[in-house]
Amino acid sequence: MNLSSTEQDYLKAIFAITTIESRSANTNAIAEHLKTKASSVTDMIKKLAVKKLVKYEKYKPVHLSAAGIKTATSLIRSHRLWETFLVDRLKYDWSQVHTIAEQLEHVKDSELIDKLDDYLGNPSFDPHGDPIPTRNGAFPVREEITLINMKEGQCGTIASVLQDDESFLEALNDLDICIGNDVEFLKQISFDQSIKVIINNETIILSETMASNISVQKI
Amino acid sequence: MNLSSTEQDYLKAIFAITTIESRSANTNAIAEHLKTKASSVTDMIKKLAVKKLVKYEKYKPVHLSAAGIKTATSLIRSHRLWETFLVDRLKYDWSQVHTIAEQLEHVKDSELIDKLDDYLGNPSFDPHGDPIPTRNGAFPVREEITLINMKEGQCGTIASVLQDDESFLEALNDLDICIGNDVEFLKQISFDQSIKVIINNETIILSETMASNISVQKI
DNA sequence: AAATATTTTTAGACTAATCTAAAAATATTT
DNA sequence: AAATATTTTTAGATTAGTCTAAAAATATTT
Repeated sequence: MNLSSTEQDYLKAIFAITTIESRSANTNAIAEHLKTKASSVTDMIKKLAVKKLVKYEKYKPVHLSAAGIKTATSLIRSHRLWETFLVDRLKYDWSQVHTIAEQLEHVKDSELIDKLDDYLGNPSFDPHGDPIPTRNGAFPVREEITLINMKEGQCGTIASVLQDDESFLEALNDLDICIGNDVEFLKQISFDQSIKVIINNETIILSETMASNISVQKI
Repeated sequence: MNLSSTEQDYLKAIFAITTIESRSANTNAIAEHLKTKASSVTDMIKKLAVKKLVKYEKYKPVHLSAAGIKTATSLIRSHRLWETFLVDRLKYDWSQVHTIAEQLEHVKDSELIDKLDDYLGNPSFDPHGDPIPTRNGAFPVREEITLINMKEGQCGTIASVLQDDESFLEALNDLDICIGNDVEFLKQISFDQSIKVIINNETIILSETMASNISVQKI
């Protein structure tokens, strides 16, 4: 099916909200995710429903159809492979690559993404630590926990981030926090829910928001 | 300046017609080049004139301004670097890469193309043999002659093609003609203007159209 | 130089995606 | 369950790019 970049963006947004964030894909949630307005979302949802990419009943949250899930997954695959290329090969900083990959992921060619995958050595995780779907649409898994949910004394390594906002990624850079770093959870400070952790042998305090957006692979 | 992909395509078309093909950029010539209609061209030319990218007087052919030339050149640079990436790194056949590069060239990021250039080792010519403008906008040169214009007994190597049409590139593939092959011009057959040449130690006949679209580097 | 042909421009309409503002439906509070 | 608040949808407008058909300008032929 030939979809516009915009249609593809909507499918990705619905996938992110439902499958990744486990929320229901209301009109407003989608609008917020795509920084557009609710009325625009309603229009587009109708279009996608005609194309059988979403299941839609008026005033109800939307769901992706099997075809919709397939398309969204292959977009995520494309996005994450391009991010891997930009960081590993072109030496971009991982905080810069999201907006570029947003554009690259929409390039249409039947062979491109599989060739890129092979060229990069079929990586399982991207520079943000997120799983790259295989060409069959399967997401590689690993045992992860959100930093804020760790127990006192628990150890692990930074595995991925739950937000792609450039300011968030820069904050991590400023704190010298990278994918792969060792973490030990010390304790949560009840006053403001901030947490005390050891990362790279340095004891630091992270805000609740910060710690809610960092995913740790259990050891 | 923030230009849409469409605006960029018009600038490239005007550059190709004026500078590469040495013709004047009439409304119809541009329309034909972009497979659109004359009325659409007029509308767009007016837009580009307001943005000072072209010099335009009603009913006259358009010319690119200095800014227009700069933009067109950097698009050609982007296009040819992506083609090089697709062929050299992703192992595409050179006949397949044009339409993919058409999409990739529009990806917007201030550092991307220079990083790609460095990654590829700052190549001077793309897989079609065409010069890749440097980051300063200079076109690398070499001594070339169109195959049809060679003199009897003259020798050279296939340097580039003057058409990107997929069917043309496939025809070259079928004849086992590649960039870098040695050529010796034998004679032109006056009956139909076809030519007799030795390519890779094989004597073959090429149609006039064919030979008009192959560029040979003189030895 | 008048008649004809070609090219270019204008006028008005269409599509995809968006928006604002109002209306309708659903959800929450009292 | 009535009143209020929130969410969603509709209606109508806007913008970028395109198109067809007609009008205007330029070019060519006789």
